[in-house]
Amino acid sequence: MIRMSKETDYGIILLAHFAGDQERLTHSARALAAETYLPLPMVSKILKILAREGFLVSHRGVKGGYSLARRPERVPIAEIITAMEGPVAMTECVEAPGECRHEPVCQLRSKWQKINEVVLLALGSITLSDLIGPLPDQLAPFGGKPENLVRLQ
Amino acid sequence: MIRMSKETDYGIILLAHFAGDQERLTHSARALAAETYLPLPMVSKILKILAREGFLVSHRGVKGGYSLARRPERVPIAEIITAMEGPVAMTECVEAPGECRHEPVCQLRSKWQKINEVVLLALGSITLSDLIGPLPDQLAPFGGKPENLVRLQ
DNA sequence: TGAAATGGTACTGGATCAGTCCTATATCAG
DNA sequence: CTGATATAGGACTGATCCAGTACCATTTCA
Repeated sequence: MIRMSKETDYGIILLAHFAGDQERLTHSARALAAETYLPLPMVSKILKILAREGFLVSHRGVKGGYSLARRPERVPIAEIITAMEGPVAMTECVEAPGECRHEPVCQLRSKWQKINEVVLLALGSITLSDLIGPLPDQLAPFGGKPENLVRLQ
Repeated sequence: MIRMSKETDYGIILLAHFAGDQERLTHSARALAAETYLPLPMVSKILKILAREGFLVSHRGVKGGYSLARRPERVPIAEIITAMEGPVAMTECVEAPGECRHEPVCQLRSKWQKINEVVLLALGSITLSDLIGPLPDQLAPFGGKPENLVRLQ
């Protein structure tokens, strides 16, 4: 189904929560779990990953917690996805060239790489700050002109 | 990793093979397996699905086999992916609205739907005919201008 | 009538995933 | 100094999903 893992899903929800409430200096795992209605152990686990990957800064101790490491406009969601579940790669040959035993006969690898770039561009152009705020219909892909999306030479 | 299943991967390889050799009227599962170096039982299984989903026309009997139901230019790969593994939906709430118990508090659903549209547009603009032929570097996304990809209003 | 093809479905071993739990370490308050 | 509260980093588990196989029925043609 071309779907992200729950971990990534929750991770983006959490980061969006950070972006949407930048008044507080730090958010603890417990508070975040309560505010997002996500299970605490999962929230805790995911925050550790996000800190290790450089999206959050952690502060230990009684008054500790996490805070955003960068301004939301500087965090493309493609980067979050890549950090949480490895490179975005629709096929095995895109992520690990040479491992697919059909590669010598299969002529599709270069094509998949291009397709992958398109998907990555799409995800790379959306940042955390695009995910907050009450406005729906915020993103207008290509000015609604799908024929401009990919140009064949 | 945002990856398609092997079934879908193989399915597209097989369809591309059909598109690349339209001289023969029908291709049998056995011949296709030999030519693509894919395991016969899998090829057989996948061809059945592709026929059921309307991409191939099947012909039973001794001289039977499969043939393309449409011209390759008319088969967007997004459609193949959707047919083989369900709707392209990065999150659960996009595919099945109402099932996620966080939906009432989560403000991200409309955003994910837009993001999903962008990905679908990218995949929808590439057809089977783009996958054949010896030319690499065939696709040029957005004329190489990523900033034109998504416009925020 | 038999060979060769598709149609449909059931089954299985393995991998992956969501989620939990435990222990160590750091920080602050009293 | 000590206890409470936080993160850090693992190990662990039950459930689900996936790739691949196997089996039998049906159709077609020589």
